[in-house]
Amino acid sequence: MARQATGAAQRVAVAAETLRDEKFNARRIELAEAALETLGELGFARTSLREIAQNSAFTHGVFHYYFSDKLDLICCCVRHYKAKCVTRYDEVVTTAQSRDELTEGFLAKLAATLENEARMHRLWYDLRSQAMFEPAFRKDVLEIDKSLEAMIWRIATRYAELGNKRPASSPAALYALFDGLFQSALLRHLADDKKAVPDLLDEVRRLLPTIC
Amino acid sequence: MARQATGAAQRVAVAAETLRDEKFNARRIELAEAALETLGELGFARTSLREIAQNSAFTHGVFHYYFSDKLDLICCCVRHYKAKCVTRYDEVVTTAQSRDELTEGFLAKLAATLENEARMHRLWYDLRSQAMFEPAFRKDVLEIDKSLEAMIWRIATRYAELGNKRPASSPAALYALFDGLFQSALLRHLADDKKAVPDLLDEVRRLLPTIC
DNA sequence: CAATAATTTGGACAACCGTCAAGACGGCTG
DNA sequence: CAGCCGTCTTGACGGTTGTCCAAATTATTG
Repeated sequence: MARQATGAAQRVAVAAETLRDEKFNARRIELAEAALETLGELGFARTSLREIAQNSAFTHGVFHYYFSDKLDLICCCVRHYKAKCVTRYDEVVTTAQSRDELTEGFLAKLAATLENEARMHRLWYDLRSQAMFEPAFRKDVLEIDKSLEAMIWRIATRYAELGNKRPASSPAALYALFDGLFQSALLRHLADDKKAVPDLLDEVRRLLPTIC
Repeated sequence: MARQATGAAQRVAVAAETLRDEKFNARRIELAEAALETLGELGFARTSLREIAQNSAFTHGVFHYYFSDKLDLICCCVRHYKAKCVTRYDEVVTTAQSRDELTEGFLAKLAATLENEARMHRLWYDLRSQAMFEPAFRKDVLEIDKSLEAMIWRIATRYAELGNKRPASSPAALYALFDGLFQSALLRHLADDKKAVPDLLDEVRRLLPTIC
């Protein structure tokens, strides 16, 4: 059959297939987004496919139609989540015209993230820990970590540039520092520590001039 | 009965009770230690009480006799785990007589920890993430975090002292930095990245002189 | 030694899990 | 319109989970 198809027919068939694939993939992302809702609420350990389905407009069967596996679903969630995060500070970086402007823009976004997207970020830390046990997560997690490191590095180099300097430490160390601070602040924030956010901001404000 | 007890009899009763309590508590720790074995292997999400029992010399019923709950068991594990960690570098700190000696001693312990106790440490990161979802964990986790911060601070102040200086950053920032670096190195190490350990050592070796 | 309490065992229980498959639905094509 | 195909629903399955409990065993006391 396929062998007898003319060039034109073949092109039509290929187009139809890619269309179908795109639709399929769009649906996967819809489902992943719904799953992220419950995952952010309960964490990886306590989240079941049925729970995800119940907290969404979908039935639990659909998830098995679009994902081969529970791990497949979670991996898709992680990958999709990545895209949202990595560009968070880019606007601030490109528009800021002075060190102060960059500092204040960065701090404002940092505080807003901690306050409004705590659930998504605790899920990220959860999944990164899971990657230490589950090899299937490692590739995606390491990749996301790399791009977060690059994100921090963009901020640091721009900050240095605005002061005609160069960052004093490596990308890895800088990311480790900010990631560690954010992680600690997030835990304190979730534990209803009112000082978590201001303490983080103070710390970062003090740190920025010393690293460049 | 108890009301009629003489002072001496009462003292005996109290002594007997505390003895029983100590025995009870010693058993709890035995069980917690056995549980840590499996928890380190599988992580929090995949570890069941039956699995814990099967990988140990105990039956699953015992765990319910000594712990009211699964969370109760895990909390006890975390608390017990704490004691092991916090003193890891203390010997190096007290015996080192020069900056170089302290640096090399610290780096050696760091490398050994990463290589030999990866399982226990990934469990720690797992549980710290769980604390973001499960309030019952938070108190213990925050407490451990504080004492780990103090541990790092002891190293830093000693390092500064040996150079007649003072640490340039806060305890929180310093702990965030080292914790972030270690966490990242651990994940890479578990993902069979041969450069994980040497990269960490290089980074720390470069960093130490800059923070004091 | 008897009897009372503490400890341990191992099975029963309901609830839940991930997975699967048979069938229903609806749109598209021939 | 009939038939097909992709999509989705629903219920069932074997297995695992945390919890509980009655009975067995061991230690402690009088």
